[in-house]
Amino acid sequence: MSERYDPQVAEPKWREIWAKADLFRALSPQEAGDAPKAYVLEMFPYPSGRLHVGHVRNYAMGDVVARHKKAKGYNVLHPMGWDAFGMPAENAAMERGVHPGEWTYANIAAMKAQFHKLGLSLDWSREFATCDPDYYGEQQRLFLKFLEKGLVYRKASKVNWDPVDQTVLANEQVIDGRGWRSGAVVEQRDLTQWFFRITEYAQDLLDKLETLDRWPEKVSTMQANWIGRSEGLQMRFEWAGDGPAGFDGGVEIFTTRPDTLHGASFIAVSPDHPLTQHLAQSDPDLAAFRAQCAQGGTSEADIEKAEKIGYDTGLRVAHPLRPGETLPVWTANFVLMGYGTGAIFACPAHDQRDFEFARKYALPILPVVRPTGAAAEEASETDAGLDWVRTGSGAHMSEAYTGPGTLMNSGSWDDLSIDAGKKVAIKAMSDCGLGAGKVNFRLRDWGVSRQRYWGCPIPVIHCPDCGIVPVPEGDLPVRLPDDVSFDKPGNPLVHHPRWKSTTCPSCGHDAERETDTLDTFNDSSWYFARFASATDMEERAYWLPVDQYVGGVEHAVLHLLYARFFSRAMRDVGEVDLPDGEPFSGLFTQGMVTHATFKAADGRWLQPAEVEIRGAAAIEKATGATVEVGPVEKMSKSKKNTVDPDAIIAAYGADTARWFVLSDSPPERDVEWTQAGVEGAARFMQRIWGLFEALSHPAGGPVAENDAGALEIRRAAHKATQAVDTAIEEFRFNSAIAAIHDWVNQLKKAEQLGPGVRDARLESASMLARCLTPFMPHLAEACWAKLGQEGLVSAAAWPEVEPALLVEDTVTLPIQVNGKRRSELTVSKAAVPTEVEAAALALPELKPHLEGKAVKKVIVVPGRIVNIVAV
RNA sequence: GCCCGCGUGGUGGAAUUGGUAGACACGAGGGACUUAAAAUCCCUUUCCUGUAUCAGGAGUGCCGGUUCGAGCCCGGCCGCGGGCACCA
Repeated sequence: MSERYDPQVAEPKWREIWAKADLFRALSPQEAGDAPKAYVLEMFPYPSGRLHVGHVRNYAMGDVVARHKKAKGYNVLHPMGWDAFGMPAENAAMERGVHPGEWTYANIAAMKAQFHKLGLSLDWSREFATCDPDYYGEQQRLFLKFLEKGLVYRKASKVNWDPVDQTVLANEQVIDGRGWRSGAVVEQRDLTQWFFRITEYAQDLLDKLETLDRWPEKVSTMQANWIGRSEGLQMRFEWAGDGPAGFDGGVEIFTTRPDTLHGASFIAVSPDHPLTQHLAQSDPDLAAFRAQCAQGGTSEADIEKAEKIGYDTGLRVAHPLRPGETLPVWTANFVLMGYGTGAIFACPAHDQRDFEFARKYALPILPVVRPTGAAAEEASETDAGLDWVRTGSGAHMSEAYTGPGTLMNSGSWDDLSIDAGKKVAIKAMSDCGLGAGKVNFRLRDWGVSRQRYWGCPIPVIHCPDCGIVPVPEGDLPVRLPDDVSFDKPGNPLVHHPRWKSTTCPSCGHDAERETDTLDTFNDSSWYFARFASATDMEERAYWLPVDQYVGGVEHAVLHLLYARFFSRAMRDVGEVDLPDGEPFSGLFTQGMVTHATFKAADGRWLQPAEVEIRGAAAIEKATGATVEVGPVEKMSKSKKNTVDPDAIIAAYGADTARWFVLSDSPPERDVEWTQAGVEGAARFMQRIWGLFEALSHPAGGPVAENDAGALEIRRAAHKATQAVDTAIEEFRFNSAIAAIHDWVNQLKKAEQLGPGVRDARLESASMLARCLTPFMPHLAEACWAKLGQEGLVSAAAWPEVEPALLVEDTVTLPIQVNGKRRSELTVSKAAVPTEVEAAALALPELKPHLEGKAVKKVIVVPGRIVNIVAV
């Protein structure tokens, strides 16, 4: 009986050997010589304190790529660090009285120990945490360069204000419009804040998406939608009569549907529009309406879901196309100040939101687009849903019509297509001087101010005389004070007795530091450049862009867009040499690891480990109480539905954990974590070990050659190597693992073939060890050593595939009759279609299916299929 | 609400991208070995019908379409998930 493989003994041993050999340190450009570079990066983790299986999956994937690239001869950079600023550290400080920095660095130490156990091929020599003063000092320097370049400015914008706690809340801290701690109804409040001019790059950020051919299509689409380029008309509606003082020009609006101008029913301006603010000063009802609109959170979902309400200002504007007609001016909460001009004209017949609003407030609805295409064809004469087309009256509409069509009720524009109508409308408005065509983006400038302690201080000083003065470069970093208190709500930097007091670098008078810190998305927007090199611009240029970036889909828009902005801004201030501004040439977005959520009766979330499933019921282990099993969701700290990989590593080893998270689901898809299957992975590990054990004890006796058996073994090994190779390159790790399963099963069977195939088995096993390395690196080392091979398999080259062993000279084709498989036929690969057709028609199994029918057509797809069409 | 995905056996999933649906694995059932257990090995395992190592039919969330041929393409629904600018 062969000895079992013990990962608890073997894994630490191999990791120590790797560390001593300094195997995973990236070579300098000079050391690397002719070897091509590969920068493999996974999104660095937030140091929550514990790894969860989502991390294991993410980093195992990156490690497969990094180890594969290394075996293929690349000079690989595969670094790791910590996205260490953020709210959880402050929450811990408030809840447990521990300093955010202390908490964070303790978490980093704990997680790093867990990381080491995974056997990842990481270059730890470049490690940093974003809360290291060294790192954030550099970030402050970048901020000042951006400021100098005009990419940074201040303006008023809205925050979620908790009136009880007197503090700003993050969107996730607003639950159903109320503060998470106080339960008070959250108000929107204006605050002057810092912004990055990301919109400066809007067009380029959009255009370059097309060049990112190794990005998932869906991510590019999401980014394109987020940037939201739209072409439309910006125009002025002039007052009918006198307008309010200071607003002489009328109301400036933006629309993407200028073709529907004849159907304009009313003007709607944002509650935050200067006009609304002005009118509210003398109209208490309007002021009350504005206050009502300011209730609830600032998130887009909150705003969109809020009931649509409006207030008639009593003002009227002239219809630009219909002399004598006037339109009322309303304030409406569905019009956002941040988009376009903060004012629209509403055409209720062809916009659902406008439609609902018009119905609610009994405003006119005039259809101006006659449906064409599918919608019109489907509608019969008796279809009441389209009565409005015949009558031309909006009174008969049950919903807005937004499909294709031609104009109606539009005077001389009648019968124009929508596109032609848009052009004519823009021309008409520019001819009369009321407006012009305009490109508008949905993308807004990036608000980077946070009223929090645990973030990168914004390095400016407010001087009563000089205004805003940058902190001189020599004084960087502006360090966070250590002696802070979280007793009071709000920003501890404001409450600190001394920290903000300073002198103006320009005039020397008393001045105050900026107390806002930077959004933590800043930290993760350039860390990849810091990994490439902290100081050496040439080395940065060598490594960048990242060749393969791996992370969760949840970052598809914000993080990736901000990083793309940063690399452009850094390029434009001379901090990085990236001509096209793109930081990640290859991107893979892995699916999330999900898990059921558990909630106790008192509302506490419970970790899976605290819950025991008994049949259909779930019981809290500690109390025996019934637990509510919630929906399967993304693993998150807040819902506590995370799984600690340490237990699995302790019981089965890191290789088993790595194998398991990669084996079943395709990497891009979500995977629901279940304990089941880990044993299977562990068993498989022993099965592999058994193969190598068996080979290490050569059987005695005479050797009878078994050429046929040996050839089959060799073919399988070379085909499997090829399959694993392409599967890794295409991010189909689960397919690679399936190929390895097949391979191992075949090698296991080959043990029965006797000593005549020993050489073939040895070759196959040596290739297997190398193909296994990216997935189960510790086991692969042990297997490699068992074979008596030189050196470390982690440093070995990928096995060479002999092309001659991959080709088959025959192929088995399915034979269909009328699309149903009735037989199969094995033919030479070189067979010409006419021969194949004749052979197929002669098959006896086909007789019953062809009887009484005439063969109309025979489709022969060489190497694929034969389909006989018979009627 | 808006944007982006996903939906295949008891379970995770495979299917050279329009060409044999269910590879590979988990689980389950049966068997071998064993005093017994563990471990290991072998077999069966989409559903229905029948004359049951065989033959026929159905089948990839639902309804319809294109095609010689659809899990894959198109249209419409249903369900689930992610993102929505202060979670990271």
